[in-house]
Amino acid sequence: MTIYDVAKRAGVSIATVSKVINNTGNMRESTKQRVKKAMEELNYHPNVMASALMGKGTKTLGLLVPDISNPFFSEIAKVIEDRAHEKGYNVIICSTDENAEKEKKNVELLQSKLVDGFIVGSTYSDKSIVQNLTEAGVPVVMLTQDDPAIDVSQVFVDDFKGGYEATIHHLQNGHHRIAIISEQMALSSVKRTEGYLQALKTYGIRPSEEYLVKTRGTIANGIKAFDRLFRLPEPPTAIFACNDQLAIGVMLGAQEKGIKIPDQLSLVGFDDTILARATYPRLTTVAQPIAEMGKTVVDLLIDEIRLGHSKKERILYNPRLIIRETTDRAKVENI
Amino acid sequence: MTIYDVAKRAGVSIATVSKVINNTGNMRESTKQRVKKAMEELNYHPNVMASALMGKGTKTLGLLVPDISNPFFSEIAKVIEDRAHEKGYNVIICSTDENAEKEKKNVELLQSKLVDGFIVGSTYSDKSIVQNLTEAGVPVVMLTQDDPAIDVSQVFVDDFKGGYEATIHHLQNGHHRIAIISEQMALSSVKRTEGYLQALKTYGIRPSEEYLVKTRGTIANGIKAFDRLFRLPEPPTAIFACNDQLAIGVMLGAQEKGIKIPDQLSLVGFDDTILARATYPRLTTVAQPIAEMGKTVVDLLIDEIRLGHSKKERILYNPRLIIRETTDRAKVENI
DNA sequence: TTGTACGCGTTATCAG
DNA sequence: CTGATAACGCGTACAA
Repeated sequence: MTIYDVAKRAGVSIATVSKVINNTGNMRESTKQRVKKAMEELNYHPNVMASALMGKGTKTLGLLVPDISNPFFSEIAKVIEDRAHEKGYNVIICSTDENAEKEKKNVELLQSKLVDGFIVGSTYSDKSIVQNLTEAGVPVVMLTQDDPAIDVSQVFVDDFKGGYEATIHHLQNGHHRIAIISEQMALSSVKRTEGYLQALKTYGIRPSEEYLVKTRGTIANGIKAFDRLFRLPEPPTAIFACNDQLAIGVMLGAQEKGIKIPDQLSLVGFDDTILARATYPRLTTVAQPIAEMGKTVVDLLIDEIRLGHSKKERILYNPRLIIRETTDRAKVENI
Repeated sequence: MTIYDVAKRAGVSIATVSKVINNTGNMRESTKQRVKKAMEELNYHPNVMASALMGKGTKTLGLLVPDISNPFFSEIAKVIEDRAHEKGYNVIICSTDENAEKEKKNVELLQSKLVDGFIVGSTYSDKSIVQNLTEAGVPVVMLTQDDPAIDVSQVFVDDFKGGYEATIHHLQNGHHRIAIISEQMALSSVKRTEGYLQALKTYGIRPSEEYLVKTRGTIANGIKAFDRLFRLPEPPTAIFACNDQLAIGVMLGAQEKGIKIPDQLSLVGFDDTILARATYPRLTTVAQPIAEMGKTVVDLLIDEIRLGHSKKERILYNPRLIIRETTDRAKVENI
């Protein structure tokens, strides 16, 4: 099933077949039809790898995410795929976890010829991956990460603001003992933590080291974080979880301990994944505009691929606090 | 950063470099060290594509799923990745949607040189994709699909039994008007429907065409299906949704209409994704052993890659009905 | 140790 | 208008 087979069947040379495929050069209509017929009969499809070898694009985008089982990433992956398909591109997803170097080097090197560009949504502390890629001239757009030090297009929400508003919401409800559970590996989480700190400051509250727990952003870790927080002599009355999974973990942990949300504990999440609407009570959370972000990041990347150079746009979206049922005016007794 | 660069820097030929990389042939220890040093200095990594071109494996697995935003698939994708990593393999995920032919042909052809094997979890009606792959000698294992007509290893749950037990559960609770919402594209859904029908039969209940809705397995479609079912002159008192997403959709739809679950409507899902534990009330659902299935499918595929041929095992897992809070002994008035 | 033909399936360039 | 053939990129493998 190569052009040789087609050529043989059509009784022409491979050059002619190639021309038919690429619609280049002129030839007798009858020849063209003969070739086309042969292609159909043999169910021939051009080998993408060989084209890639010749420097042609593969019409494929690479998407790097830290954890595909996190609904935020699987939802945005879906949006990205849909948009890419609309524009005639395929996407392959690599869930890089946080195995740092090795995995990712592998992944990206492996891809660098196979995909026309990358959407990097992973949460590296190590930025060399992106840097290597751009130096090698591979189009890259970063998603979810705001790092001014890296010279590529970026699409992200204002994490600081999101963290700030989540915390202010708790404060306005009368809470003072507000804990934060953040993702240790994520740049976005440090921004969200800064927002949290800033909000505390405007209310004149000294942050407590004990109320700041860093972990990986899974449900299991959310449960653990909750347990740790509630073994404190003075447990928090409100928690800001830096993603919805963590928040679900808190809810599950609280449920087990018989602690009522929002009566005894207020909770805000981040992302507004399907999880936030499926829980009971429904989760108050900071929404990221997943649909727009996914669409934008694809458009940006494809532009860059076509243009041949990066526009280095940094597109900042506004997070939006969605108040549902896990937060309520507090009935705080002490102070 | 090719072997040529390394060779130049080390002052040897590329042949020597190649030998060092592959640990073949003999050479002076000092030469070997010189080459190794050069490789490190240049941060050289063998180009996987070139090796692939030469017929070497890429230590990469391809995973095809119909919809990555479905937690069942994103959760199993995660398990598959973890297991693959343990064994030194990477995995790239393609969410093929149901765009049938075009997309998938593209995807798989694109991969056929790039990955050492495939895990196919998609829900084709068109089995030619898998067939082509196996004919081309590419290792393939099917996940989630039981199709005796296809001659490859398969890992799946007993969908018939799952559907049967879900329905029996409803029947035992006194329900007679039981609807089913199935995924139109999924082979597994037809099995589950058969189980549903069989259960009805053992209770001597004639299935009603109106209670059988087929749709795509998303939350949005779950809501729609619910709406349709509840506009019926005689709405069902129980629903079996063929996946958790559909079930969530039903819950959301019911909530909107003010219909109480389980008081006014009993609900069983399928998959036991995180969704089932996060909702309120928590979802009664038929669990698939996601962790084992993911692990098994990877082991099977890697075996096949190493062996060079398929063992054509068909591994059947038992589904397990997990009774939570969306089903309750019915308070059915009529009949 | 080294030189170098070879492999993959195209595309592209010239002759004919 | 069509065909022969040289790239393309990067290793592998075998003869020298």
